[in-house]
Amino acid sequence: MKTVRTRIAPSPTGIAHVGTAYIALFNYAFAHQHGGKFIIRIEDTDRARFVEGAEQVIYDALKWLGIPHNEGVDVGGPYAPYRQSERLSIYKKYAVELIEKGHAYYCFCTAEELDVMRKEQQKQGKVPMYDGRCRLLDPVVTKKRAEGERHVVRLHMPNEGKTEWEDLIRGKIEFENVLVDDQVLMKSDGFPTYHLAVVVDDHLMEITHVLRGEEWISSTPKHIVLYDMFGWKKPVFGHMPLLRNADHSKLSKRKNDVSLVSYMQKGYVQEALVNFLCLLGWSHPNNEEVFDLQNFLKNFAIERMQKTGPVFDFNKLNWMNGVYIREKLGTAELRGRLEPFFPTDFPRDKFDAILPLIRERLVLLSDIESLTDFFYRDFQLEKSTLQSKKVEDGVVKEQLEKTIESLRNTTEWKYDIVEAAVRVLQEANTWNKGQYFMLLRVAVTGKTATPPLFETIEVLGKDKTLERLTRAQKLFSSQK
RNA sequence: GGCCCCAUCGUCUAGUGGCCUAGGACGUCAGGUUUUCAUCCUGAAGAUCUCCGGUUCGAAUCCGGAUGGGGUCACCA
Repeated sequence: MKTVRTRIAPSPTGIAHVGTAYIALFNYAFAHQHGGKFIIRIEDTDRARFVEGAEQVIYDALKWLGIPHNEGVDVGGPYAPYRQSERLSIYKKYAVELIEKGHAYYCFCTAEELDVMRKEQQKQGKVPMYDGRCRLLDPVVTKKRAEGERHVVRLHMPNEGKTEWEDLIRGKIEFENVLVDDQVLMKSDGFPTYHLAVVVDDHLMEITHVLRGEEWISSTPKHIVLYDMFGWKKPVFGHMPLLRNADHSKLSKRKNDVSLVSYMQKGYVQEALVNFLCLLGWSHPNNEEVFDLQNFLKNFAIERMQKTGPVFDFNKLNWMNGVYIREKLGTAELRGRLEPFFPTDFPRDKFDAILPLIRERLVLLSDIESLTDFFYRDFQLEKSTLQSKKVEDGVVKEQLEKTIESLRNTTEWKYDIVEAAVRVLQEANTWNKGQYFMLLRVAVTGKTATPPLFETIEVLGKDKTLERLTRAQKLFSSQK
């Protein structure tokens, strides 16, 4: 039995896409489950879309997510190089082999010619497809021409018969060969297209299972035909469902945030994101919703893979993130995750006191600032935000004055002592509890939604609390 | 449009012929706890299992068709 080897083949054309992480996760799980290897191969054959640095971002993102690979440009491996731009001579050799066997041919059509051809086909209501005009050229002549003339190499697709395969996820899929285009295999710049490179590399790197997105189904016949032309053993193909936007179209950056870096920057916990991804198209056999990567690895079975493309639901992701923040991460770990999100003026020495007050309120790690800023930052206070429809300004003024006086006399600054003092006042004066407490809350924090009032006051400290209450009180002392 | 894939609550899904008058989770709504928000607890609404035929004693589950959605039709991956 051959060692199972899976791979992802991202192209460094910009951002590290959440879809890449999704496919990587399942490739990793599949390999892991079979005691195999998971490889990352960089498909950088498109010079026009190449983005400097994009490759590193992909490694960093997968590392952040905790999805490790056994072989790749960064970690090396026995099948190097793992970057297609460094394998050009290999593709060229195989392209020549194909031409010599009559399975591929030189094509000298220009972009303009092809454009005219396609427009004509469309006008006639036909499917745009290469008409094979260069296929008719004399091979001896074309070989000569190819030495000096700009050209591509095209696959000579059989024009009869069917190509079929047993898809690991979808079962039998078949295509009529006549409907499959004579795909360009080598571009005029000497780089291979994906279709040639993927087949050559998957074979050379002994990939046994190709788990990729559903978008590749229609080009799979080309790949299979190539394997047969080379006389190579085919890997097992499995086409994963495609992640979708809310409108069910393929997940795109136009309609959604798809950048892993941006998830990191927004304050998503990597374990939560991975957990959420696991649940798209796959379900835990024990009906578990919240589980870690190890649990997933142990319970993963491709048979439980669903065929329908799942909508990427941010509501559920956010919920999941909250679960990890409040229940799954240890305190020390959480602090580490929060660290990058601390504003520069955040009082680190007060962290242990503040965290319990806001932990269950954090949805994103980045919420830390808006949830805690009043502890260490002063704010504008308007008189109107302290007023109440139910209570006269004079009463509000009295409430603040008496509270200040009472709290000034406290000997120990503990939340329960502050609370006792405030409650005594409230009861003695029969003030409306909701109004009175809200008044203090806003005066002290500037917000109507905050952690529990007295704990907040304790952490804030006596001086700061009295200062803010006094400031509020002054708003009611002046005439206007 | 051709070809291909798919089809259970708004969303993620359980379900592989009878245990389904379809279960769970997110979201939503209501109530409880409570000084606010959040957490937590309880409950509710929400799917004629896309539709129509067929097979069967019996179908969400099997078959066929229709419809709908998606993908793909580049010298991009």
